[in-house]
Amino acid sequence: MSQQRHGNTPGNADGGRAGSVTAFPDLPEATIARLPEYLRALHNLGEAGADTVSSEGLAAAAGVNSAKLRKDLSHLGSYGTRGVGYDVALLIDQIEYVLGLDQRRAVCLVGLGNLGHALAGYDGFASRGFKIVALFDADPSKVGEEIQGLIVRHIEELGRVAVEENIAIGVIATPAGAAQAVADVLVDAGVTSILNFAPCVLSVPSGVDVRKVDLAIELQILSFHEHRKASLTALPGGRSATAAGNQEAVGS
Amino acid sequence: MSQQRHGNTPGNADGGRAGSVTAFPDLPEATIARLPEYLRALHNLGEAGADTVSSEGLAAAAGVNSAKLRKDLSHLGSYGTRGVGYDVALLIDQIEYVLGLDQRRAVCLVGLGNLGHALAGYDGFASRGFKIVALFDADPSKVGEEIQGLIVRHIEELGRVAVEENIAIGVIATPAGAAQAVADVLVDAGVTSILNFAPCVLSVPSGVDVRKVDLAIELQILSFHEHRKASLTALPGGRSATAAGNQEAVGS
DNA sequence: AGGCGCTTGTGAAGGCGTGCACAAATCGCG
DNA sequence: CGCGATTTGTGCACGCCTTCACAAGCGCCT
Ligand SMILES: NC(=O)c1ccc[n+]([C@@H]2O[C@H](COP(=O)([O-])OP(=O)(O)OC[C@H]3O[C@@H](n4cnc5c(N)ncnc54)[C@H](O)[C@@H]3O)[C@@H](O)[C@H]2O)c1
Ligand SMILES: NC(=O)c1ccc[n+]([C@@H]2O[C@H](COP(=O)([O-])OP(=O)(O)OC[C@H]3O[C@@H](n4cnc5c(N)ncnc54)[C@H](O)[C@@H]3O)[C@@H](O)[C@H]2O)c1
Repeated sequence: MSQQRHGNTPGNADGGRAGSVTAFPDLPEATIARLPEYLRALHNLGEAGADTVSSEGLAAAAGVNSAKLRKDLSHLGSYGTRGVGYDVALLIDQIEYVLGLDQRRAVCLVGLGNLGHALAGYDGFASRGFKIVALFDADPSKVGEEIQGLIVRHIEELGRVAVEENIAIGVIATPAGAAQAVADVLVDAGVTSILNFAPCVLSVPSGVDVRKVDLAIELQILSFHEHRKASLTALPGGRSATAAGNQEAVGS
Repeated sequence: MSQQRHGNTPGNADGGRAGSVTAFPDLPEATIARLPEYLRALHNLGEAGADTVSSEGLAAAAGVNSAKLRKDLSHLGSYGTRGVGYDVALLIDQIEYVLGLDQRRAVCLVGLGNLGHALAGYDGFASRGFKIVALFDADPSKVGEEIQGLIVRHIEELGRVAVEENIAIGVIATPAGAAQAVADVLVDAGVTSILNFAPCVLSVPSGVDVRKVDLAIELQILSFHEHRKASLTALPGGRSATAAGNQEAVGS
């Protein structure tokens, strides 16, 4: 059983960083993960009427350290003006280009149960560069149902439709037991990026990227911190003055 | 990562005791994030009838490197037997204890729209140590609705109910514009852990942990890799080999 | 009892990411 | 036209995390 993890740094001794031949300077993975956050903050600022923004201001809006933000952006090139800041519109274009959002990507969703319905009805995709073009399920009673203007198709059609619609990203919202099988179907159909909501590890060939979202893991991490905090507050002193309310305000 | 860092240990040099009186050795953040994955894998193995498991086997099931797994577990203490492996049941108990899952934690959910309904109906919470004890919304037309045996209450009741039910974790599934206000209400009610699904940065006092789940960010990260992969296959040769060809930056 | 194979636990090395601190660059104004 | 205020871009040091490699420990078989 070789479960391949996405991304590079698989083993190590192998061919090494395959990503170095791209048209981009290799961006650190940590930077890539923050770019979408900067982009969202920039859109907010733009809608608020800002033409330019300083690294300090943008960092605050994105919830990061300003030095980190500057270093992240410097990896994309020099799009700031010293003494002034960054041009909001220009930076938006640049980040969208790097993230490949200038071309609206086609997404398919597999598994239209509880979660799948919510995702299908989510308007946050379209506004962020994605378009759900197909829905699939294995349950005959679900096939044919219309959701948000799309008809649920049987998963057997996935191979054909994926090619027709040029689907690059697949979202899995099936039970864990079916997730690997669905992933295999997606990979066979040529899908090279998968977002997995099922709580399980997927095994995919190298070259296919998998990202996982697991609610229970998030809650358990919070639980750990609760546990730790509880063991701390066992000390005297009790709660400090928190009844007053929030003190922090989002700057600018 | 989220904007809020919990890490204290301002100085460093914890030559042993340090000021923290907690019952735990300080676990690295990265380790904590992986423990839930190990736990899930262990439950699967246990249900499959395994009594013990080697680091190699568990690592494969959890999708990580075996050395990393051993180091992670070594932080909890020595619960393995050399030449044999780890006792599945014992390790489950141990991890659950560390994560604070032995006490079922009360969770409340705010915002019962599209996503909130799916979350409320999700049975993966109960099976992983959590119990949704209350639902809140601000929309009068939603208040009173029964979902999975719970009645949706008005958010103004949150303060009272949170204390009554001893709620430690709040989940925000409202639009981004309302998220900060909801977070403030949760904090005032004594909730010290928040899971935020709204695409925005939350500002909370120190001592409160926030974790964020943002679908669009996940998709955008995948999009970047798609973009990168596409620019690779655009090159002549096509093969994955990193033949000749040096990197070249996009002209600016 | 002793040897042998297997697995854990860990020391050490290297890579990655973060944040400080500051020089370089640009604008606005007198 | 030059000067000061401001902000970017980055060299550098430090700490965290990952990974390798191996000695120590354990059980089983002869
Ligand atoms: N509901 C939530 O809030 C939530 C939250 C976090 C994670 N999840 C995870 O998301 C997944 C889906 O959750 P859910 O609550 O929507 O479950 P669900 O049972 O309501 O829906 C699952 C859907 O997948 C379909 N399906 C099953 N096998 C399939 C296959 N082989 N091919 C195609 N479709 C198939 C089913 O017909 C059903 O429509 C689960 O893995 C769950 O653990 C759900
Ligand atoms: N639907 C999805 O699949 C999805 C996916 C990812 C992220 N999100 C995010 O999750 C959030 C909710 O998404 P949704 O699709 O469920 O939206 P929605 O509009 O369907 O539901 C929002 C709910 O929050 C309630 N609400 C609004 N203001 C409130 C307040 N101040 N206090 C309490 N309740 C309040 C509304 O009455 C409504 O019921 C959004 O921020 C969205 O961006 C949704």
